[in-house]
Amino acid sequence: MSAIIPMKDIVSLCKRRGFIFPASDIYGGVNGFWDYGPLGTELKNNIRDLWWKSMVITPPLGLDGAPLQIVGVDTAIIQNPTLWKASGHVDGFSDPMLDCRETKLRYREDKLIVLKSKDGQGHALVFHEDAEQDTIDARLKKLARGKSSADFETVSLPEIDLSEYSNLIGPDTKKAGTLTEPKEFNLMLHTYLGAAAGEDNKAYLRPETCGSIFTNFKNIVDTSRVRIPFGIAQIGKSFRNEVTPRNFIFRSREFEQMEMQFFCDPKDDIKGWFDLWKNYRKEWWLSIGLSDENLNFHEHTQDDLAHYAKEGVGAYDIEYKYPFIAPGFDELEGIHDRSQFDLSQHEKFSSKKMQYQNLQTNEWYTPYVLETSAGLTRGVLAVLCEAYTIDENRPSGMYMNCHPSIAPKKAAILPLVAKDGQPEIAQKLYMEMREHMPVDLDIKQNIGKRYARQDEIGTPFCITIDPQTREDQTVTIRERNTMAQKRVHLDQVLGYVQGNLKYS
RNA sequence: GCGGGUGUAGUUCAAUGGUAGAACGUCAGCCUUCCAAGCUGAACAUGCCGGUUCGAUCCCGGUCACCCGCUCCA
Repeated sequence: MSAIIPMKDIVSLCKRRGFIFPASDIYGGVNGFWDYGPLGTELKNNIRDLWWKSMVITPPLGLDGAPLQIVGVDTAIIQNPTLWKASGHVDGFSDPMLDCRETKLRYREDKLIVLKSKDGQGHALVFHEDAEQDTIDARLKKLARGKSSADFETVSLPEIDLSEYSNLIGPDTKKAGTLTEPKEFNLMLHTYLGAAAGEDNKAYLRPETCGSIFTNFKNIVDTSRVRIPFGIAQIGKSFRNEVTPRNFIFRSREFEQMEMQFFCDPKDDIKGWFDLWKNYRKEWWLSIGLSDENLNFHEHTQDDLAHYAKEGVGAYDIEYKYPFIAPGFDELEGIHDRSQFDLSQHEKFSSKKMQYQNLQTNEWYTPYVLETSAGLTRGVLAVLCEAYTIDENRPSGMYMNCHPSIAPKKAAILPLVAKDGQPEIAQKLYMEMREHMPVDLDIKQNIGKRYARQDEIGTPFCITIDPQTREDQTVTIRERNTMAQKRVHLDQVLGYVQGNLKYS
């Protein structure tokens, strides 16, 4: 059981060693955006590449034991805005919202009704549109100064002029004038295409990478010789207007996803496929070094299922025990049943046939979709949290215990002293090794300092050239977690390190 | 979006209405030693804008960012 590391320690290590910086740091940053520094970029790329390998290059065997086909795409962040109308993102999540300053409650403007007195005197009362008559009567009795419901007319809130807001009593308060003016809540970030800004050329930055996977379904079936069941994978940036960016890179407005949409026959064993992906994806997180005790499956209840997943085999999140929520868990990846929702929607909105033909039966059908949607940037955070290890017995006081397969630097080459021909041997080894993996060559300062520096950035192996090297061509290899050393011949160093990089 | 807190060097922290310090890190030189990251030296900071004041890093206002609690998170 490892200790919970405060987020601020992780954030400051990231800054100090060049993993992650606030975006536009010199201007004071910008809420919800982060820049990846030299080591953070290596780390993120490593996680990204391993995902691609496990999903696209070497996907698992299917239910029948045959290798699955997963193909990749890399689509534009900006797509035709109709795509987001079809997906439900434009209309579903851009309703004007207003707040009550008194109760701190938030309402959708179109869900509220107003009881306005017919003589224009006194306060107007605001209710939820589905408020019970009993509730309305009770509040009128209390707040309407002798008037009865017959003295009021009902109007919807959007019809109320802003100048009248000071006269409104909110649904959950007794005071007038506590409601803020409605503001549009935009889930999606938008921009305008072309020089002139206007509603005609409004476009959206994608809120998820899967939208354009679905719109490419037909192109891929027509050109890529894939046959159902198969998957389409994509890694890329997405954007979302989070109300409150929070918890370092966990909830940010620009983030990166690793998604795969799996298309199968609706008559196929959906539950079987779903379980296959669910387990395969968890195994993958374990394979890059997250520990089982920090991972959790969370099954969505009917109430919190997304609009596309109300039916079907459900939705599971793979969750991680991030320090800011521990001992609880928060989302890392979603394994969701998207049913035939997306392809049906796109067929409706585009008037293009988004179906697939079973060549045995000549039957056309809309494929059934299962989604694995992992957060790459959330993965980086989970890996950083998992790796941060306190160790008071070493100079750095801590080390980053990240799996060698994702470590930003695989090895550091350190001549014990900067003389006696040691730097020359070190540089020769460095030139050889850097052809195969990211390695550091560090000659300055004493050896303890250099080990400490490598511990802080999670380098799994430190290779030290010492006086004995010139005698018998051996070096020491120091293992990061144990600090134990063994002597290895120079010719075998590369092989030794390579042999220890993979998941085992 | 609301409420509360915080903002001093790359990091972690001091101090002050009148010349802003330390540790670690970084860089240079020295040393040559397998990890209490040695020795000497150097560079680097009061988030931003405005107000009060002879003078503001300190007091006040605004703003931005971060943290906590709500809200939000298809």
